Amino acid sequence: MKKLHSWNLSYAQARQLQVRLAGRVQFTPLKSRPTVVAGLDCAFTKDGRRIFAGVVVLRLPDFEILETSGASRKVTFPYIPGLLSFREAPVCIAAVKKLRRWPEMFMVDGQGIAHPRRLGLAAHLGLFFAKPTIGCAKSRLTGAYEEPPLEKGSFTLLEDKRGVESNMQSETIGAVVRTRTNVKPVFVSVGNKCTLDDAIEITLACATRYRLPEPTRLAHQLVGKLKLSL
DNA sequence: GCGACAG
DNA sequence: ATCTTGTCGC
Repeated sequence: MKKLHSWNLSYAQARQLQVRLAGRVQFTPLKSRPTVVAGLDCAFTKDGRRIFAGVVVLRLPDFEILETSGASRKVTFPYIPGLLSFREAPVCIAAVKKLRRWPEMFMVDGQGIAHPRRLGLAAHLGLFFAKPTIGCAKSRLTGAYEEPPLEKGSFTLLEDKRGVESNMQSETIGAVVRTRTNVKPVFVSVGNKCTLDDAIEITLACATRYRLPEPTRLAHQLVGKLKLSL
């Protein structure tokens, strides 16, 4: 686990930091299909004053749960589109630090580089973890896309349009993946140390009968319970 | 100025 | 994110 910077920043400083850190995200292909994958998600108390993070470590391809951990804190940063990591990353890091076994890969509920400044929650965490990380969000933050076919396994690319009129170009920042037939797709993007193809492949390898892939689905389930027990 | 906007 | 159970449909 790396300690890259302080979390006590102004909104302007946070945005500047994102641009700087985005340049450190690596798109190196996975050497082999990971066997130990961790899912990460957060939840809040109804009054919105406390945040919880839950981590579930799974073994692929059977999805056996190897370990789980959680952490909680007082909320110190508001929800601002584009600055989500400054609200959720600290607790996520605390929860991951409690793991006895270090996962080969992380799947986070949020965007990877499919972000205005290319540093969504999953990419930010991926730099702290210094491990392959993928962002698997339930909705779009930025980027344009065509609706993917309705069959499970199909996907389209998420692109960021840039330029003016005649000089239109687009940059691929993620993929819109159908993890279940006839169900709303998920938004997949690189978090760190993997390619978009790797991210899509792992997401589909973790897709069962639900919309959310197992790591993220189980983490969401876990953090929901943690919230009630405290 | 207006609309969009992860969790 | 959160307030919330059963129910209709593929």
